[in-house]
Formats: sequence, structure tokens, C-alpha cells
Amino acid sequence: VDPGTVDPDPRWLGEDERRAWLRLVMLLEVLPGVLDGQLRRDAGMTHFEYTVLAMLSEAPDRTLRMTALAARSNATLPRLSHVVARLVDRGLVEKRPSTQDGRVTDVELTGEGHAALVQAAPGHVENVRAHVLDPLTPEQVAQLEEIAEAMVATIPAAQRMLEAWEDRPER
Amino acid sequence: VDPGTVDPDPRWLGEDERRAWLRLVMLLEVLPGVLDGQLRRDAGMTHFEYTVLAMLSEAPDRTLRMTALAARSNATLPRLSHVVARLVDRGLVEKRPSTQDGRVTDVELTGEGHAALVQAAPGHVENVRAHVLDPLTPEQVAQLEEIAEAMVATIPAAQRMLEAWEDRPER
DNA sequence: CAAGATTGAATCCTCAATCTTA
DNA sequence: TAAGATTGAGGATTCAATCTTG
Repeated sequence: VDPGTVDPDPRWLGEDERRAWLRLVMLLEVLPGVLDGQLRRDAGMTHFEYTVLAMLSEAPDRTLRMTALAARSNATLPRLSHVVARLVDRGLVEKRPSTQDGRVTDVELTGEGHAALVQAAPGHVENVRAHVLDPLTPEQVAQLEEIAEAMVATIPAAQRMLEAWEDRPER
Repeated sequence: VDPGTVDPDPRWLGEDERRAWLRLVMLLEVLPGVLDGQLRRDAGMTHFEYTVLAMLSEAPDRTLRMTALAARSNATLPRLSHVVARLVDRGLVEKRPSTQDGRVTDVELTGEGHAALVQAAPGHVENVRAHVLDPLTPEQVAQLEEIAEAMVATIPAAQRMLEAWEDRPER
């Protein structure tokens, strides 16, 4: 816009870039806490745990192997292993070795797990609306999709996660 | 756009909303790891530690009290206290009780700390460019600023953090 | 008693090493 | 030997409790 404010030095950020970046960093710092906080208070679960349950609820037979679940939730296998162990302790999922391949572990959402998810969903959606969707115009929602997509495309792990999400029979 | 795809039920997300939200979640899951990873590998520090050092470097006398530092970095006081203790151990900052008010602790960036920051900055900026700024058009950078600002405005803690950042003598 | 800050326990994530089966 | 998954140690964050000074 005003050429005088443009910083040509690629080693630092221009004013417009700095303002956008600052606000994005703020979001990265604060939003996870907002999501986690609401779910923890109202449903006794982490946002990550919610994601795991949600993935299973949409899978055929409400069952996914560890590797597939890890891909859809952007978790490392060790992290997922720990989290699933806790969910088993709470009775929200069940774990058993596959009959097809002795190396793979199948994880299935239990009735209790499904109930917990159904109970948690409305409050979570309301929270997302309040802090993310409602303050945006429909045009901005569309812009956000394209902007986030462009960034995700530069990160192979995120790209794979997105494909795992959308490469489903439905939706 | 197509009225047939609009979901009128406020308890769930419409298709456009879902797509935007999914991509934002992906970013929230992945970007912190990308930022942390680069800084950890190349400079041996966390993104949060980098932020703390950066705040101090821009403060008068390169000094800030704990509360002010916490406000600018979106940290709880306990978290900041732990992190600053580690930075003291590494010689990157110094800590001393204020002469004005015995309750407050002043934190000052050391020469070593400034050197570490200067050394870390170029790689960090390059990383931010690669994954955030470069994949966006200038228009999208401007849109991102407004979108993130709208979300931040719904979160009082983030709002205060932003004000603390921009209520500085310069910039 | 309020404000500024620290401490410690509990929890969760990361990373490397390990184990089991194909 | 590679693929799938688990384990355990170390680090970082959170929360509640505590301490000190105004």
C-alpha cells in the first residue's frame, strides 16, 4: 500500500506481515487452552481425547487401528499409545490385537465412549462458534479455509492428516 | 452459496464452517511443533523461550518485571517463573528484586541472552516465512490479520496480551 | 488482607529404546 | 529386516498451596 512502510529485507518482517504474524501467534498460544479448558471443565476430557473419540465414532464399526488413528489425529504413535491406554482405563475405548495381522492393534469406541462424546459435543460446538465462527463473516470463513489450507500445504505431516480426514467414504 | 448445503442447526457445523474449522485445528496442532522444532534444533530453545527473550530485548533497559513479562507472553505466573529459572541457569537472563517494591522481581536480558536471540532470529524468521507468510498472497496476509483479530477479541486474555504487545513506545 | 511471585505434585508430551510379529 | 506398537525416562505445563512484602 504505502511503499514507504515496505521492508525489503527478507531477514525480517514488514509491518503488515508483523501484525498478521503477531495475531496468529496469539491464537496459537491461546486457542488450545480455550478448547482444552472448556472440554476439561464440562466433559472431563482433553481436546485431543475428544478428537480421538470423534475419529472413532465416524469410522466403520467405530474401529480404527493405531496407525490410522494416529494419522487422523496428528499424533505420534507413542503419544497415541499413552492416550489410548488412559481411555481404556476409563472405559471409553477397547483395544485388541487384529485377527488379520498380529502386529496391528484395533481400537474400538465403546458405548460409554460414544455416550461421552455425544454428551460433550454440544458444549464444544458452542465454544467453537463463540470464539471462531461467530466473530467472522461468511466471507471470512471462506478466506480462513483458503489461508489455512495454504499453510497446511507447506507441512507434509499436516497435509497427510488432512487427507486422512477427508479421504473417508462420506462427507 | 447453495442453500441446500446450509445446515440451520446451530448445534452442529455447516459444510463450509466444518472445512474452515478443520483446517484451523490442523494448524493449531501442527504449527507449534514446527516452530518449536526449528528453534530447538537450530538454537536450543523453545518458541516460548524465544518469545520471552524477544520481549525483554525490546523493553527499556532490556528489563521487565515478572507480571509484565507474563502479560506480554501469555504465560501464567507459575509457568513464567519456571521458564525464567531455567533461563537464569543458562545465563540468558538475570533476576533481582526491585529496589522500588520488594515484592516485584525484575528480569533483565544478559549479553549472552541478547547474543542467543540475535543468533536465533534469522532461522526463525525464515521458518515463519516458509510456512506462514510466503504461501499467502499480500491480500491473504491482510485478511489473516483481520480474521485473527476478530477471534482474539473474543478472548479477554489474548486481547490483553495484544494490547501489552502494541502499547509500546515504538512500533 | 491484597499483590507479586515461587514451589511442588500431578499430568501430559517427547524421544529413544525395546518388543513382537510378518 | 521392516512394520506396528509399547514402554520408560526426562522435560514442560498446570493447578493449588504457600510465602513474602506493601
